[in-house]
Amino acid sequence: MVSFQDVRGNRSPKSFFGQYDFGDNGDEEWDEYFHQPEKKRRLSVDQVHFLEKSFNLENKLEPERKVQLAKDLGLQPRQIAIWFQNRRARCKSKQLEKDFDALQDCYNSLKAEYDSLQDVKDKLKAEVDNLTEKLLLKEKEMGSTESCELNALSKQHPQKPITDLVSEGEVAKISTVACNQDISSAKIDTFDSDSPGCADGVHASLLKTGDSPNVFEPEQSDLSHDEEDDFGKSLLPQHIFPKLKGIDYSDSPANPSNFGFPVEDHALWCWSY
DNA sequence: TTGTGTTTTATTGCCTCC
DNA sequence: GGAGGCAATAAAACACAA
Repeated sequence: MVSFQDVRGNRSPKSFFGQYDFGDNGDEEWDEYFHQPEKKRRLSVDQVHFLEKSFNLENKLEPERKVQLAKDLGLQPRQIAIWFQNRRARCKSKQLEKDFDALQDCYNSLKAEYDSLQDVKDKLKAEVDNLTEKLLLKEKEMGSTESCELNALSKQHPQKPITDLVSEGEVAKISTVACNQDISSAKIDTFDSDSPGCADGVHASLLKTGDSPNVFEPEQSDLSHDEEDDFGKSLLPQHIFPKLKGIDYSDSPANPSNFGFPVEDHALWCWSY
């Protein structure tokens, strides 16, 4: 156990209250000081040091220890108990502050990461829109027979993926009359990036058709597969890309534009204290 | 000197445990 | 039911700028 002698040396008990000046007739003032009714008295620096040492050893106070401390410091056991109680409260609030700071740091870094991903998402979306627009323009210019046939076919068999239709050789059977139909409305629906089927819909399928010199050939696309990868990487901050690659979308709605974060998750950024 | 904000000591009321 | 702990709060003591 800590002995108050260690802290105060061989000073007189009056030195507990070293911050007070008791003047020449110290004894009287000392007496008066101790018998002030209802007056709060601050503990001396030495007393506080001693109590701090004791608190650091054990922040709970058994009755025997309380009495011993009271004797050593010349205080009431009740004062010792109160001091420990208040000290525990201070300790707790400091700890709360620390925890708060740690959580805030965590929040800030997550927020930064989220913002960065949002930025990447916006850039990718802009690129998709841009490419879609180019595609539609070229399509209109060339009026490709194949694309018209595929378009007509997909309207006749909306339940079948176009790749299936192509592989079944049904394209040849289609009347070219269908080409006169308005293609733009179907295409716009098809390429609407907000629609759930955006990622695996006709756009991707058409890119696979391949052997005719039409606008869907990969060579004429602005993005080859490799380029797509590089494009994605170049947009992503270095520290984020490995994480992004590891994201499992299996549990999230088929909306890659959110990178696996449900939209409601932004509520995470709204913790209140 | 004084007004104001912060820290420290002490009280009160409620809760839990034995 | 009493002892002790805790949260909330009061109030004295203290620090400090204007």
